[in-house]
Amino acid sequence: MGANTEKKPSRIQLKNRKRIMDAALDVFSQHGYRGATLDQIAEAAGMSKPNLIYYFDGKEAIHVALLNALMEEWLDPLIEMKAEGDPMTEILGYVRRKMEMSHRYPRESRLFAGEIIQGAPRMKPHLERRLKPLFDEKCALIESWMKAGRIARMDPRHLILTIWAVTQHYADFDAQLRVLLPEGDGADAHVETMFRRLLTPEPTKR
Amino acid sequence: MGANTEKKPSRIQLKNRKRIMDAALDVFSQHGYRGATLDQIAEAAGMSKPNLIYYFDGKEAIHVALLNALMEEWLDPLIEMKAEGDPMTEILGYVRRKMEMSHRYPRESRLFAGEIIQGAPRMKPHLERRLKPLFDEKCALIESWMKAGRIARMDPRHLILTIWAVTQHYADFDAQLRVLLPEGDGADAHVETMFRRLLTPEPTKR
DNA sequence: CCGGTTTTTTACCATTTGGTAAAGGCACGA
DNA sequence: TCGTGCCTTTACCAAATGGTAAAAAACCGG
Repeated sequence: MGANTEKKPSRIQLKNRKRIMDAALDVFSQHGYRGATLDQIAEAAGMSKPNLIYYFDGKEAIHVALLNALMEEWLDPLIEMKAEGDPMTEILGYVRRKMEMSHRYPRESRLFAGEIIQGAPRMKPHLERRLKPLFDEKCALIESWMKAGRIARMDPRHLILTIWAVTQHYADFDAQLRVLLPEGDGADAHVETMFRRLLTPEPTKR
Repeated sequence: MGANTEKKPSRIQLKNRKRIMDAALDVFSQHGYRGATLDQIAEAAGMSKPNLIYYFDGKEAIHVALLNALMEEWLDPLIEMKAEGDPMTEILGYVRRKMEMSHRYPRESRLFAGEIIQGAPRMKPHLERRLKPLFDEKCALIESWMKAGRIARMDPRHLILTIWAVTQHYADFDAQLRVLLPEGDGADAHVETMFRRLLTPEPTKR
């Protein structure tokens, strides 16, 4: 019997599934879905290939499991941006959390990037069902802040996209960064300053 | 004899190599290096697999040829940013050219992104030899503009990286965009406005 | 239209790949 | 101690993959 039927997963199952997913994250994030092989994943996980198949129904199932886990984690920082707080603080806080995530989970970031670049074949449903509603909700929130004059006016959708663009870039293009900025960086400070300037309302003319 | 010895390439050679590279661009940009297969490329190019090998020495040779061609094209917009012009105009012109490129050559953009995400295994030399010097040169130029007070002060390296981040994002994350912005966009206008605000020097306090 | 050269096709091949079958191991309660 | 249910390994397999050999076809200047 497979391991994916809905029974209580044993301790060892949990442990091994985690081990597999961690190994798979390495391999998929580095080579993409098609470029990754079960043998690579098996070796990275320190177990035999048929053993992988014992825990997951196949290559695609592993990938899907990764994407599912990823999406939940990925939305968190945006969910945390709350209407109650000070707009500038909330948005900059979101930016900071997103940057932190890029640093802490570069593999996840690359996995996501790879999937989207390839046209999101396995993730489009997630995007539509989970990301889109959240995106719309937070756009509305930002818009209300703008209408209240508490931050500079702009298209909130493109504001969020720009935040994603910058934070993704610093995670995914690490190889390029290491060539261009051998010293390390100052990226976080730059990004925060940039968005602060961008969001500061211009003083009303008089 | 292979086709890569340095003789005059015949008309038909030029034509077929172009055909192959175009097909390979499709496939590599969608599946990454490892995920792409010669059969796919051959079919996309409308010729047999051994015929590919007749024109290129193998899978890797095709990929390398693509990356070489890409890098030249890719640097153009940045090269065009000249010291003689008005700083704001020059930088915004660069941003516009880069955005235009993202729209016109999405496959190239994705190919590049994929290669960098995978650690730039085949492109690091290019980055070091061609991109890095140009990057440093243009950073110095921007810095001189900033020191002259003609645009706002910031780390020029991160300014350029931010421009890349945003322009790449709009090309590479198209699948996500189509979910979140079903209407199309306003991306170009937003990006221009954003960088204009960012670069406008604050009025000197008095 | 001929002879040599370039290009294309056909027939293969060794390796890799995702996946299966089935036999062992292993823990653990009765 | 023995079974019983979970886990792991060994031995495979068919298809796909990158690539080759060599014959056949197309091209082209004379």
